[in-house]
Amino acid sequence: MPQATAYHHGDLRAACLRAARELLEEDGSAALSMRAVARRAGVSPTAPYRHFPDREALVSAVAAEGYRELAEHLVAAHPTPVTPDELAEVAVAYVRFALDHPALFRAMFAEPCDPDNEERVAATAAIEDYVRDTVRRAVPGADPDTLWTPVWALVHGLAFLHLDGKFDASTPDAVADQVSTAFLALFTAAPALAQAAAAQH
Amino acid sequence: MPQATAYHHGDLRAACLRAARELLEEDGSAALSMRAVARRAGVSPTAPYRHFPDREALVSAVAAEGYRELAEHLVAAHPTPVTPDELAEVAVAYVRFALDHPALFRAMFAEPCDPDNEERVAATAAIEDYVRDTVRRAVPGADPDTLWTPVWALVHGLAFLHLDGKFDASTPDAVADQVSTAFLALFTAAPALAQAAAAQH
DNA sequence: AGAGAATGTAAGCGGTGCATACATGAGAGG
DNA sequence: CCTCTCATGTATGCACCGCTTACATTCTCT
Repeated sequence: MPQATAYHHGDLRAACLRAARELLEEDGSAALSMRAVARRAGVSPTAPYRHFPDREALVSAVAAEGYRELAEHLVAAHPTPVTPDELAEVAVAYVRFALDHPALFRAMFAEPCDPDNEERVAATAAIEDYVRDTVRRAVPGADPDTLWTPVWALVHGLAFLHLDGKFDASTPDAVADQVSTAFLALFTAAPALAQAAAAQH
Repeated sequence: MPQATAYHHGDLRAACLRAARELLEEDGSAALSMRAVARRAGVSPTAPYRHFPDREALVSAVAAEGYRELAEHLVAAHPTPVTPDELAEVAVAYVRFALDHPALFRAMFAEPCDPDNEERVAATAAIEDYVRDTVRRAVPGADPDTLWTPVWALVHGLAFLHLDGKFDASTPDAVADQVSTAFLALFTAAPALAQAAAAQH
């Protein structure tokens, strides 16, 4: 671990990540810029390139942090959701996270990025496991290996459609109601869906 | 309608939209730039600003076109889907559209944009109606006014997760299988979902 | 025909990502 | 303790970007 001097920063990598997070939180609509990060870290415009080969690498690193925080946020909403209502709480937490950290969420998902980035792959795999386990616990009669994808996609889609203003996201309550209703509608409509499936044959 | 001369283009607005579409199709990862659009249209760098107050306006106009094309694409996949398999075909078409026109799809959804833009609101309202009608037709026992949201969100989420490399999108067949399986899993799991809902009380 | 509005251009500001060349100083080997 | 090396910082410069302001051209309308 190098020491901090007037010339050498000490831990510029961490400082860049912190600066990037701050900038994303402060302006949820502006794109993250290397130069702004450097300014915020009190360092020359090109210094961050010593730690991140390009802008994409920095964004990926920030995104990886975001995945971990999202996972924690979901667990905090409910450690072991089982009933539809508890599942809906977690779904609301997911969308809430997207709306509370729009720029971070977009960096995590909406930015064209290198899908081979190891940090990102590992972090999303963790979310995948979480969703699968939750499905296994909450819907014992179903196959978690096929059901986890539509469940994640549903919640993820709700998040994006709110983020993009397709649904009313004016107040937290409106969002919670919307997400909860939409999520629970699947359970409510389950008998009708089963019937529709049966009618095909 | 103004005439085309050496100085005056004639219909620069349409030319800009066409150029923008071409650029988005050619490079699915690069951001759309006003100057590139101007170059492609064979016009000075600032000329497009006569027709679009800022970049956001141009992107919104292109996005609105995209919504219409997406709607046509879905209808082309199946005019009146009823059975789960037919619904799955439409879902696959939705994701296919996203993957075939990644930059356009991102412009439509992943770009922070003015939600008050009239063209966008009208275009998305059309999709909303389409999904609602489809749900009404295909799942007669359910309430279309509450079920259309999770359905759209599910398919939309699948599109984004594929677009972002969270699911395997290496071949068209892999995508079709994935989407189809995920979508049909809802019907397959419907009895288990109904049972989970019933167990809550 | 002349006036005014519409639509084009030119020039310039401050911002961006990034490559290249140079400066500094921390830590290792003698 | 002294020097050498190299990781880590800086300076400079290029090409691009969105957008503003001022100016040129031409369409349209009376």
